[in-house]
Amino acid sequence: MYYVNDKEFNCSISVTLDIFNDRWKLSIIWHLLQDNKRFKDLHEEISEITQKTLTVKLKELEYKNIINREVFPEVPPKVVYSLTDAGKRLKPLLEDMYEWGVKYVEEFGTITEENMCYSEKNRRKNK
Amino acid sequence: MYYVNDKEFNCSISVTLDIFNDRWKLSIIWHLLQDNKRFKDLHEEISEITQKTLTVKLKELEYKNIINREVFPEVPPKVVYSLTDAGKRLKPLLEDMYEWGVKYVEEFGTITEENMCYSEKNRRKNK
DNA sequence: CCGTATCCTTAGAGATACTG
DNA sequence: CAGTATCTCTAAGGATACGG
Repeated sequence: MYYVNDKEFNCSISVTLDIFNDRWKLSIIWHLLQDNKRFKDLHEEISEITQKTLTVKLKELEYKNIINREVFPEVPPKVVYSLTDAGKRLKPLLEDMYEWGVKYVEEFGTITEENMCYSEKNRRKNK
Repeated sequence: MYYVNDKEFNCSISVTLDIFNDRWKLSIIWHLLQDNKRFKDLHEEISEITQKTLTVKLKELEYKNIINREVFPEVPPKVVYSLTDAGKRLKPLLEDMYEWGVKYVEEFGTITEENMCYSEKNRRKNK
């Protein structure tokens, strides 16, 4: 049995699945892997998320030691989010997710080049 | 832009995240990676899931071409679920999740050997 | 054994307005 | 800029009973 933050798990993978069982957290990590980001930047890049939900998810990730939150005492305020070591260790996992998605679309989807996100275009160029 | 099952995505990873953004699907895949399973077996092994939710999630996975459903015309009925090629390609991803969980628990959790799930005990032995 | 059919509860998430 | 504070709503999931 594993105990993490007062929760019980009987398998290591359950720990991971429990942390990332919502719609947003892995998406946030994906963007932070690219670079440290301000709240505003994340909000723009993950455009479908609301400000409130982003706030909640960032707090959860901070509480679980996956991201750092650094406040700069300026006016207007500046807050920068970055990955902890545990967060950085998610990189291979997310790259697997990316690669799996590429193959899945090849097999079951269709592609048009327009409106592709920035990082996606870069990835396709580097192939 | 990618189109899969009438949905739009601007990045390959969004496709993956969208499919697995619930609490159960990856857990089901994890168990099917070990072996093909009957409905009853999955229900026992993923003990916290309700019968209804398991039914729904299996249907979704079948619709998305990630698992196969094979019905044996017997009485009582027998239905066996297995992974498609797309499903099997999730193996490295899930093993990354497992490994990430191991490290995460080492860093932030505590462990007791009791009540560990079967596959977990095997994995620890083979180390 | 392998599901459906209902009914119900709740957390996640949206919309909008407001503050240090 | 980076959040709170409410208020509302929906859909995922739970509980239970029934059916081929």
